[in-house]
Amino acid sequence: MTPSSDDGRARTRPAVLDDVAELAGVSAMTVSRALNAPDRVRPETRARVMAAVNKLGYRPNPAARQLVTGRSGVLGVVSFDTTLYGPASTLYAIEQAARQNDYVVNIASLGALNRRSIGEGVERLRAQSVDGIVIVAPHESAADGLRHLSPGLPVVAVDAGEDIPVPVVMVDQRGGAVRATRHLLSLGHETVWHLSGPPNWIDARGRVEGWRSVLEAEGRSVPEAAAGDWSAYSGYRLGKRLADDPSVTAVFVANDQMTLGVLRALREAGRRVPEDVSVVGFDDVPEAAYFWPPLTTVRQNFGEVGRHAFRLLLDRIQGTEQEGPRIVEPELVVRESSGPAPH
Amino acid sequence: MTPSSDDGRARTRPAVLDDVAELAGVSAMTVSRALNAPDRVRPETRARVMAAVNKLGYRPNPAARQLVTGRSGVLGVVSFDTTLYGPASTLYAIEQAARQNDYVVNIASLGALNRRSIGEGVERLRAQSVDGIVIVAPHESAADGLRHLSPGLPVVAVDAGEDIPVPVVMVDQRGGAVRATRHLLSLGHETVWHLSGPPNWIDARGRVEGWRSVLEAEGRSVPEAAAGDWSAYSGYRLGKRLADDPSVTAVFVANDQMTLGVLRALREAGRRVPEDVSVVGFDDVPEAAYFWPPLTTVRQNFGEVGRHAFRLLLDRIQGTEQEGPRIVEPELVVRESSGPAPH
DNA sequence: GCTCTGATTGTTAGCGCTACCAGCTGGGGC
DNA sequence: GCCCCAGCTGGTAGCGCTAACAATCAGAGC
Repeated sequence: MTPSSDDGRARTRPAVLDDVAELAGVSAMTVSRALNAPDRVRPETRARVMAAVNKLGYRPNPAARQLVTGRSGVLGVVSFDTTLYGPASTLYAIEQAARQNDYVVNIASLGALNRRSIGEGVERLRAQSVDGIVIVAPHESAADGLRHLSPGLPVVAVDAGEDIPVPVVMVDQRGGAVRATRHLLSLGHETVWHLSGPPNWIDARGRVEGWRSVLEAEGRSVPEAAAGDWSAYSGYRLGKRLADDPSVTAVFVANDQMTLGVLRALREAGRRVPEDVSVVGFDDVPEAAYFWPPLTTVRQNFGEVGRHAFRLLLDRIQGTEQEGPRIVEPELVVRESSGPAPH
Repeated sequence: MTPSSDDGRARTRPAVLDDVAELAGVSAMTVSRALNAPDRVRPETRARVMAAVNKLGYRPNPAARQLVTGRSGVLGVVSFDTTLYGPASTLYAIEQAARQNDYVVNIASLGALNRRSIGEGVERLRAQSVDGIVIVAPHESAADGLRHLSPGLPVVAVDAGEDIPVPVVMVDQRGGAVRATRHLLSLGHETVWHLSGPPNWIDARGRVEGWRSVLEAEGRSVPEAAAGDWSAYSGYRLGKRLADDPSVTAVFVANDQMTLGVLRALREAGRRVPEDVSVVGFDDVPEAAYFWPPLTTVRQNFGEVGRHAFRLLLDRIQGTEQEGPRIVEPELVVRESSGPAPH
């Protein structure tokens, strides 16, 4: 090792362990220990090492460390469209939790959602040798994709349904939909229409099921549910159809964006909310309280989902056992878009 | 690591280069070349190597590669609150561009925004030896933070103002604000009120400047601009004050979320949009077209910003020269929330 | 005084890969 | 026929770090 003429302004190569060892007058191994297992080094020695570390601006080389330990300290998140509020919030929470546990997060967002793309996302992260992966893709293709995972890599999934070979964190979509639907029935509506998300999305399905189950249990007629694509545009398009049907007095919509479109369609048709039609959304995006009227909706706690997912993954990585899926309960937030049935 | 006898019975350690070399009957070096510089290996040899690679399911170990090449193939993105539409979209675009160039993206989202947090974000990524960093934090603290960057690591910034020691991609906030303000004046409004973003945000400042410059150039009175925090709630709160002032006929709001709050405040005060008051937002979030009324706003092309940022960073990493800041022009999207001045 | 123990530090040997240089082959030019 | 050159392949030497064991030393116990 040529000694680096370090702190002077001659900008040489970054310091390595041996440089620190030399400056501190100890062996490289002692430096390594001082950094990774401080209590196995005499305090004075440690102090000398630390001084040298600071003086040289030494940073451990993660590649070298990983090469020998086999761990990278990196988690991967495979997610569909992190532009959407839900995935973005989940990702954010995962990242925060990861940081607090000295992990960093590598992200693979998916343009399309199908078995291939999920596999590719996983492979891409795996090729970077992440220590584990969270899959945020509540889509039926995820189930397929997950079945073909190469083994040996800890993986957990968010909202991926139940017949999945990996641990999952789930929002109780069904329960949320049940609450929304019951709320509307309790206001005196004969029945509740539903605009769903894309049918191959797991969470969209759960909401349909919850909605339907309540209507059936109460012996109400079950209108046909039309499917949108989560966008405000699709809500607007489908909402126009509902607006033309005077028998519609209560609508449960699969997410808040679509609901925004529905509200506009109803307004354009001259139907007042909530006087003529009650509307309930899903998600509780931050803007929902400022819709017109302020939106009654079902709040998903994405932060909790993300934290659970991280914890579950950490358990898997560390071999700690975990017990079944973790369920996060959504919560009905009543605002002004729902009201008593007309007449 | 001892080979893990985990699940299946023949579960051995993952294949390494030597395994492939042995199976293909060549040296490790040739395998490495077949993978990294295919045209320096005879086609038949390459085919044999590839067959062995597939048979063994070999994946290069990135840590080992990085250790010797010094490159990691990982980019870092430091961003404030990736839950917001702008940062999320920018991040998404960066990630897409990175993927197409065989980079993966490591993310450090910031809870708070100050010099310390930005420095920490950068350090965290640097500790993972990313090859370069994009900073998405259009906040004055970023400027401070960037001045204290340890040198030697390629960094580019998004919307970070101009007195910054790193290359930047900027949206022409000023230009966007100018267009919005001119649009309102051209509809016959006497002057234009403004609700700004937080004053220590670079982009909020640019919008204020653009707005003010037009009013001054046209000799109009310049009302005081009140500052919000980007949230719909702050827009609502500030909007209530404006709604009480009958002389207000045109408002330019710093982003679409705040605008949503403003629209609600105006409606609650009985002021019609656009008949009594014209409103223009900023960003063009996907929902803006479904606000009530559909929002006239200034579209920022976040995708382009992200792609530019990636390209700029790649240039820096590869030592290619780059020429000054890259400017992305926002575009006025006229919908129905703006109209002729009353009377 | 001498052995034994535990605390502390050092030595050795790689982790899996690629840069660098050397060696080998066969065909063209003399 | 011999040399040279290009095209391909192989050997060697680390990159920076830590696991595993070895060595050292002071003090406790006899």
